[in-house]
Amino acid sequence: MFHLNASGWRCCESCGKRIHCGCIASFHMFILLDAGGIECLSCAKNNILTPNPAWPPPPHFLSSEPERMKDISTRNWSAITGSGPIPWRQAPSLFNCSSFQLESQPRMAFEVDMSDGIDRFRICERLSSSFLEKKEENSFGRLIYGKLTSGPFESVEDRIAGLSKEEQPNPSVNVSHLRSFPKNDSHTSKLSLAASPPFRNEVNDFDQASATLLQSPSLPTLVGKQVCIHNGMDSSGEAQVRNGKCRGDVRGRNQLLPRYWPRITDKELQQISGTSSSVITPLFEKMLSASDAGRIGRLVLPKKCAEAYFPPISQPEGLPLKVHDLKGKEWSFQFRFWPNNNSRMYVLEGITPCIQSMELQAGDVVTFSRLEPEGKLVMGGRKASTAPPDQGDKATLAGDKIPGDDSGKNKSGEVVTNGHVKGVTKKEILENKFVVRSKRKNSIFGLKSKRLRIDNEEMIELKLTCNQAQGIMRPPPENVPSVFAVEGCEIEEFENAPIIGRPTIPAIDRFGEKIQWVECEDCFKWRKVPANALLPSRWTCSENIWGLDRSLCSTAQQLSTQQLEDILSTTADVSKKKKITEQNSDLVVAQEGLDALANLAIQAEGVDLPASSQTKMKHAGHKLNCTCVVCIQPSDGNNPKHKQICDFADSESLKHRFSSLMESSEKKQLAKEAESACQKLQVDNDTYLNNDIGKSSLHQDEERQVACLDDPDERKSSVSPLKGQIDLNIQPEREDDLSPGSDLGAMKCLLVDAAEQYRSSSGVSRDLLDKQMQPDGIGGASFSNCILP
DNA sequence: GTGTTGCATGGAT
DNA sequence: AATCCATGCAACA
Repeated sequence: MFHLNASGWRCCESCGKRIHCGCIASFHMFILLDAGGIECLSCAKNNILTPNPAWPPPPHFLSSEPERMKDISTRNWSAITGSGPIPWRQAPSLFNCSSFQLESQPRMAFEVDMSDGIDRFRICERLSSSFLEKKEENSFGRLIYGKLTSGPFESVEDRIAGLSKEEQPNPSVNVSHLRSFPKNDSHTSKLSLAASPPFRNEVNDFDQASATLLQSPSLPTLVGKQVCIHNGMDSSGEAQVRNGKCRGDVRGRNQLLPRYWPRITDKELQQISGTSSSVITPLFEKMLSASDAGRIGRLVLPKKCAEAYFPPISQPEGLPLKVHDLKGKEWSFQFRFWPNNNSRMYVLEGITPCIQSMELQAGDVVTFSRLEPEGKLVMGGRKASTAPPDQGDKATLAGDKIPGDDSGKNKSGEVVTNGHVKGVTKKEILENKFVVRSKRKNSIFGLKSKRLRIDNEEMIELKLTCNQAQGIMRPPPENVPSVFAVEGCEIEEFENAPIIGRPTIPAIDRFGEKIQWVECEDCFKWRKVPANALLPSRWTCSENIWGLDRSLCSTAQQLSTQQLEDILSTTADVSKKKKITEQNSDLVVAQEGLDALANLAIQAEGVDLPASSQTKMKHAGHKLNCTCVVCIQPSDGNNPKHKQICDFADSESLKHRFSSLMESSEKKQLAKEAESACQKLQVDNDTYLNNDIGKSSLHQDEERQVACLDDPDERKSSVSPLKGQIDLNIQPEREDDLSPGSDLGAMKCLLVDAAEQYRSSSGVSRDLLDKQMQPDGIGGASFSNCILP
């Protein structure tokens, strides 16, 4: 009669007896009913007439009357829930979980109850025989009786919170009390247990010694061993605990990541159970990674899951594991592990056929369950696309306990399952969801894709460059391309170099200004444009913004035929030009095109060629407008780095010009770098530079290099070993070659240095060395076209 | 050249 | 900081 006047008195739902429920002193006198209210211990005993489901009866009792117990259990469940038994409910975990199988293997079982359309899981832990024996004398007196309800979600916390202040258990007492029980029982949403201190102590002992189930970080451990899970709705149940002899880190199982908690739906459960009366024990699930779903056929198992639910293996080879799918087909996998960082990595091998059979792919989920009592492993699958849209947000997540979410249903109204009622908040669930999904994302778009992305950016840049080049390249005249296809893309290959840009004829007008003559694409009239004009490959009078009076094809040509001939005749290839003019061809020779290109490039970077370089021949035998190094040198005579007879073939010049365009954007930077490099080299090579005739090839080459370094534009292409040809393949490498910050460029320079040393010591000719270094002459790493820094 | 296997790596937890 | 695990990858078949 303690607290006679205090609040917290309740009446037994069965006999009406008043029982104080607000203090620990009377805690053992009643049990809380799932549907609400309490029942005195006497009534609880009478109503159930079964052993404490939490503490399965001793083997001798169970074995002697298993069916009776089963019936009782079923009846009780049915009576409680008001729904008929369903196959897997006919053998509630209350008894089946005990299964009278006293294994040393850690187990937990989820029993599903479909009453009221709500999946109900019960986690059953098995008591070890020793533990059962230990508890035998107490088991009958400690019934746990939970009524299934379809009422709103209510957790123990909620229930406690719902009590008036006076009704609430003394926190200090309660905490210590609760802590003395297995933590995994925290999944129980509502339960009660009249427990005597010795019992609690025993449970505490158990807690110290044995496995517990998934541990709730937030929900306090509850009294007793009953574990009911399903979205916080109570069910009666028992926790069949096992002893501490189980293999593996049983406590580790408590730390299973939420992502592995089974989230099996009604449908899946029905599929798994089929028509059998087996109890389903959802074990875990895993979202298939790309690797899992790949063709390798290996499913990486979460370590703790593997150790908790699969047979123990001591050898890496592992064991064959028979697993049934939802259709009942049996598959045989190899369950094994790899040593990994002083740990193990468990895999199931040979899953590809099964995965394919289930039509699963990366992102889908495989579930593992166990059928009791036969212990059959069942593997199920869930398509990611068929998962409830809010899966993870709601109670489809095992262990989801969402404050305020009383429905236990998902959006579609489908009753969702809940494996473990734990103190998992919605935030955690969301985080979990995010983690899972983001992880998956990472697997697809993570580091690897980052690498790809960089590559793609480079590819795009390269593609643009090529496109730009394509846009300004035109077939050389009278040149029939050979067409071939590469990966479905037709490529025209010209024997001669293409024309790039609109060809022009540089000239000096009567006022002494630099100009260009350009031919209209349509009317073939020659128009005067400024020397720095950048002209597209297709240029017409209409684009003559510099001379509006000459912007129509109908207007007369500024040059008379004679004048034009005079201009053209000053070039080395007068006849050719004439021919082109006469034929009104829109194509001009490569030289012209590349000259124009050179102009474009030079003008683009704002480098004005000295007028003299365009108009004067600096040495004998040179053509007008020669763009060789000598001819573009300042006319002050300060740079005597050229032979009297220019041995730069036209093509060399063209190559240089083409190169100029291609790297025009980097030209200034490169010019700076080259200038400094050249200054250094110039000093070192003074001795060579003074030799004009009879130089060794080495000297000539080095002279070329030096000469080219004088003009950054010349630095690379002019020293290409492919005389008379434009080695387009060099271009992509140029930046690498020349960039001091480029690994490739640095490497090449080192290579060249090393090669030079080797050559000097071995006497191998430069040409031979070149061939050895780059047999195909492609790639830009050849000896002679690499610029020594 | 392709598939398999066993381990290593490193980002995520 | 320790551990997990998705994936890369070399060795091998």
